Amino acid sequence: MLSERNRKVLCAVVQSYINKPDPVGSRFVTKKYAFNLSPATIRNIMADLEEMGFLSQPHTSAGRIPTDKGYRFYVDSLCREKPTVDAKFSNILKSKLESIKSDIYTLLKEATETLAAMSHYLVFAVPLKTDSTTLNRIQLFRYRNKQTVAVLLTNEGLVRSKMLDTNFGLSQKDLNRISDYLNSEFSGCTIDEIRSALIKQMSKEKALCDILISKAIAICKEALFFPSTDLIVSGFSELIGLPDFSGRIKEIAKAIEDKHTILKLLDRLSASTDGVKVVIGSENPMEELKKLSIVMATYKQGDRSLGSVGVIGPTRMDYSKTIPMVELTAKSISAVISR
Amino acid sequence: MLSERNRKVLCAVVQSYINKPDPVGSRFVTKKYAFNLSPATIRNIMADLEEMGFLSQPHTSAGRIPTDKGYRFYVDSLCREKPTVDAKFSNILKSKLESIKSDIYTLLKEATETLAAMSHYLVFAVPLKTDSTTLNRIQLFRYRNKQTVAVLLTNEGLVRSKMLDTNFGLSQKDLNRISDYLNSEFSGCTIDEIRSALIKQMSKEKALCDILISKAIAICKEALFFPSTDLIVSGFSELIGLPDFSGRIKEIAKAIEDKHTILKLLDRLSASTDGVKVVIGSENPMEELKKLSIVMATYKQGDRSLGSVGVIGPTRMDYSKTIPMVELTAKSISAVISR
DNA sequence: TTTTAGCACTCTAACCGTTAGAGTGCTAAA
DNA sequence: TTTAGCACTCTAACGGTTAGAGTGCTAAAA
Repeated sequence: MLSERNRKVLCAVVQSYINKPDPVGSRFVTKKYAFNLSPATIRNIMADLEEMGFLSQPHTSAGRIPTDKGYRFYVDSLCREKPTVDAKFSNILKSKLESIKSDIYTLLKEATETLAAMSHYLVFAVPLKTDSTTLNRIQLFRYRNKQTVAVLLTNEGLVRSKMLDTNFGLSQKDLNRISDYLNSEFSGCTIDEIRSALIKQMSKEKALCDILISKAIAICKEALFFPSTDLIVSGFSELIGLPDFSGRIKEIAKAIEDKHTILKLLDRLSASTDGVKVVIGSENPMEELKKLSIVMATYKQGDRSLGSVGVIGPTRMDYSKTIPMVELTAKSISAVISR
Repeated sequence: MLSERNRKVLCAVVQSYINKPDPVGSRFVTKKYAFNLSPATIRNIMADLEEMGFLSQPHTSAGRIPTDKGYRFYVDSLCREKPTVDAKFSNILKSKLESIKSDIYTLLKEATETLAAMSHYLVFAVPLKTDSTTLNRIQLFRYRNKQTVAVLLTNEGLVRSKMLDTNFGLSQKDLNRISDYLNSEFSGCTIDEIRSALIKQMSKEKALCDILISKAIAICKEALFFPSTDLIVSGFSELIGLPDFSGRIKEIAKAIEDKHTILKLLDRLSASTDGVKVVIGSENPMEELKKLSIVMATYKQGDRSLGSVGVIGPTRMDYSKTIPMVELTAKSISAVISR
């Protein structure tokens, strides 16, 4: 579809614009990227590329800047090359994650902070999807009069606690029995499985003679309704400092603060195939994020994918550097939680 | 120190500037604030106020803007008046907090979000200071080979969990015994008390015959070292949208992202007297926050102050609206956790 | 047929002088 | 003590000009 020469010119323009957000002129391309062609020829090529929708002109006599389609082409053609990971980043990440032996939350936080500092973009991580989280243990505690604390422990290293309103008085002994029952029944199941199992049990409930079990189910149902996924975010200020958003900062800040939007998007994305995914500008289904690009990857335990890490930056993101970084981060997280 | 008339002029300038960040001229003051004085007289007064350091001029022939000293005077003179709380805010806050029966974290998050949305500034909350948090219960769980999960439950409704590396194998039975021991020993003590008690016990350790207890102490010591206080933050985007920081946004974003700075500051502040505290611009000891003002108040359980809520905004903050809002928020939180 | 040189054209950003308007300080009168 | 009047100053906005960068087109060269 695109001749080799056209491809090279397009990539040159994209790279130059990523490096510095000024429209790229034909003369500049010949000089900086040493084609054996004159500016005039480059102009012809660029005019062709513009016609095909890969480049655009801010105004009649300015250089060209890449369109989202241009970035897309660039990113796709990147995949053919061997990705080179920044050795410094690789080392730092390794040393940071190696020492962590606590829960997955701390692990992800450390990873996102490192990635944010080195990539200079905003970094997010989704801890765990409930549909793949399996219960290790659940324990209930009596807390004051009519409140119960449920502590959930998953096999992936997630600890969740929730305070429940139990308007029927239960002694700690009762709670222990309930906990034991829940553990024997549901240990090893995914949270989603437990939820649906509970709904089934609820209908059978009347047939049950043990009143404790029916109480157990009521409690458990509430306990499992924690906000399914939190979003860990680092490097907000990196994004804000970029010249790309000088005007629109407030909208972007709002979109990111409202983590809901991003979570919904990630949900859609992570459903698709494996490996690193890149969403560029207008490809983004959410209106608020159409000026941003996302690079994300999922991390796994064994071969079950649990959650995702990724980077949000301007469409003018340095994809060639960022993509391998995100990939490495996801792999490193996978390695730690699988050991 | 200041005549009644001068006081009124100063307050008029401050109010006008808070309302709209344009230098305030003498003519404008006479018109808008209906003194029975000519602009010329106001000019004289304003010149006096400038000499005294309450106002300043951006350039020779512009109006005046308040200095930090000017804001300080304004805030101090506000205290004499009856604070009027926005009825709408009062209602919304009440309805939001009333329905919450879960832990203190959720409570504070809801409160900060409401306050951020209504005040249009950034809102923070410090959940609990360890020196005033008392232990309700601690429970240890075996998790995989050599890891233990410690769940801490305080009397204030805080639930904390931490994964510990226990390189000596312990059965769940052992862990239960340890938990029982810790509960019987330390239930009701503040976290700080427990910490110092542990250090004492450590020295006696050799004399102890029960090896489990020494293990318990080792575990407990680690479990209690959670990051002493988290910071809950809402309304980042509100602050970013203000015209006051058009250039310096990145620095401010960084200062706030690095929650450590703010926590340190709040620690200093909350040590001082009761009631609402206001720190204006350059009064701020931290370099990064010298362009910002802080309004904060502590919330209490009974008469023990537990943590704080507050607002961070530009020095040009609407103090007369914000101060009573913060006060009400703190009081509402106190009411909920004390019931 | 493809590439290149040359030229006319266009658009922007920067510069400059001018001006209108807002605001001040000072002085003399009320 | 207050006010009116006046001269002065500073800024922001406007408009015209210019330099420079970059394009598109055409005709010649490869």
